Amino acid sequence: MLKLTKKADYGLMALKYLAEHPEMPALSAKDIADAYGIPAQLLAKILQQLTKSGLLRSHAGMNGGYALAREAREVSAFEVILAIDGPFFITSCTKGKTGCELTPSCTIREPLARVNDTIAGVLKSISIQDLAEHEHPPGHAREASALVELTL
Amino acid sequence: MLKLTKKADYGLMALKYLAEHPEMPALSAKDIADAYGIPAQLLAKILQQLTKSGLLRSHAGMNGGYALAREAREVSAFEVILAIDGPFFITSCTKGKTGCELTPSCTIREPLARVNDTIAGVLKSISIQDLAEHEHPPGHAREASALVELTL
DNA sequence: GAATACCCGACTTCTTCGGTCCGAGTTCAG
DNA sequence: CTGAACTCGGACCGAAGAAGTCGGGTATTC
Repeated sequence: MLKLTKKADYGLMALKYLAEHPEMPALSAKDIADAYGIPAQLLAKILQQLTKSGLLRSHAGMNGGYALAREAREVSAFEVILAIDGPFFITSCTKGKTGCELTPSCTIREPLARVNDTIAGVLKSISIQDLAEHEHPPGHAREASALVELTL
Repeated sequence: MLKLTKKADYGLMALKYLAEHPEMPALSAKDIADAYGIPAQLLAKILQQLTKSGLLRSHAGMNGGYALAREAREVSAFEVILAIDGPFFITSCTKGKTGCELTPSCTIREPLARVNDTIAGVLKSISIQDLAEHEHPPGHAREASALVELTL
């Protein structure tokens, strides 16, 4: 449970890849898919979603492809996941238009909503660039540490 | 995405309900199911899992039912979710026995594993009792705040 | 021994994720 | 201008997992 979809995974990988190759004006879906061994067609769809969400810029035609619309530093993992999987909520019914159909039940929700916010905060604090700079052989932990507060 | 299953929801609700009624020596699955309007049979199965995991104690026969095996304060939301949905991981492949099958790809995983730990930490910091004490009309936020650190 | 309640595995249904296919529009090179 | 290379975007499908149901078995109390 509590896992993000492969699409989101792929999306993050793709953005990371783009961040690692800033010299390229554009990379095609196939390039990225091949680099990671993921189905090209699927990646294509994901990249399309990211484009529609404004995280990527696409360029059709030969030597076309995708490029980051913003600096890698300015794109958070949260945005990516949001663009691909839509708004996420820990709980099944969290304030959907219908609220919780279960009787006066959902007293659970309120505390969990805080947890939800916390997670969102963590994901917002992580940028694509952070993912790309994975070159820290376990030992000297990088200090981009983020402090997150949770108030029940 | 990133949502927990209804089973986990139900489990948390049930434990919360038990925590709110410490005077009762035992509550049947049906009692709890009726209180929240959730399918009794399903809840029963969930409670059984929780019993097997040692979070609840069951007692058969008339006036039997379930009771918390530990103090509500001593049971974390993390344990409940773990007991019901099994170990969760943000990423699809996080260190499964096979590791990540994708080429040398999973560079994403390492940073996300940290996120995973952070979330786990947050959930561990929340007890069933915290859920039961939901009586804080928005205004005077309770200060059971937990500080969680995330180091990329 | 009957009523109540837990125990537990099998089964059905339903949703959604992961993945594929294909047609259409766009851009660039020759 | 024509065609190759590429993106765009919707339709489609199979598999997996979640949600919920059913039925038989066992323990406990009255």
